[in-house]
Amino acid sequence: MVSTEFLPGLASPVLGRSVPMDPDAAHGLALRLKALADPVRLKLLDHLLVCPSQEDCTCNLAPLVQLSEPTVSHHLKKLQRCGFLTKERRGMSVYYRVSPRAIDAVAGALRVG
Amino acid sequence: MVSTEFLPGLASPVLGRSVPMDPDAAHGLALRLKALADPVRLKLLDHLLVCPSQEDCTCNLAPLVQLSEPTVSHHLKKLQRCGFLTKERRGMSVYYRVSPRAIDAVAGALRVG
DNA sequence: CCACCTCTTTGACGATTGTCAAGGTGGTGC
DNA sequence: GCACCACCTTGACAATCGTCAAAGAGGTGG
Repeated sequence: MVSTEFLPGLASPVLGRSVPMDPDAAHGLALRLKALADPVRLKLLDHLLVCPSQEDCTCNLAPLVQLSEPTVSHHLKKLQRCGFLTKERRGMSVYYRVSPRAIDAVAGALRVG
Repeated sequence: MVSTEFLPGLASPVLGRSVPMDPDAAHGLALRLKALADPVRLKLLDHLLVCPSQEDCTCNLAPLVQLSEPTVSHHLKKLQRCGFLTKERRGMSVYYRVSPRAIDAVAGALRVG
């Protein structure tokens, strides 16, 4: 893990754009793709996107993916650091919510057809 | 690595589609994302997309990313196994070429906005 | 205050990954 | 045949990753 800070925004589309991709763009896109490249994290994102309230807390997410809470917390943090999730504390619970634009930015960077 | 065979095709869009994503879809998409989630492999794909002939061989790609030929061969194999690259032997050289549709399929699976 | 609940951090562990050196395969040309 | 070139495979290594148990941090309610 490079840093605990959020990653900088994804600088416009990058793959196959006539000008060779610069190393920082490759590194940044790779970090984001790595954050998405895990079945558990995909399942968590998918659940948060399809569930009625569009948000959920760790104690509900852990049984959903059948993993311990610390492990789920770790996955959520990874997604959050890339801007794919936001979190909000309300009372005792912490509610996570997807940031669709951050995910679409990655999808857009891959679009090449 | 699960298998030396090609992965099956990506079964239509998967993320945030009102029906919860099934485990196989999550696993399959994660494998493809993992194959893309490396700066070297992104650089290789980008080069093959922007270079005039749209194809190149290992001996040209290795110096491009400043890695040994075996290492580049390993990366190319990983991309090939997910259908992102095709290879074709002509004479002594092996020419690699991008399959844009395979990459777009992943981009489409991520599109969620 | 204390008991309790939710969540995160830390430390450890095995599994996976990216890399290279060494050796093997396949094709070219003398 | 042999020498050579491009490429791939194998085996090893350090680094990273996913996981959990244990302990800490933050908030609720008696």
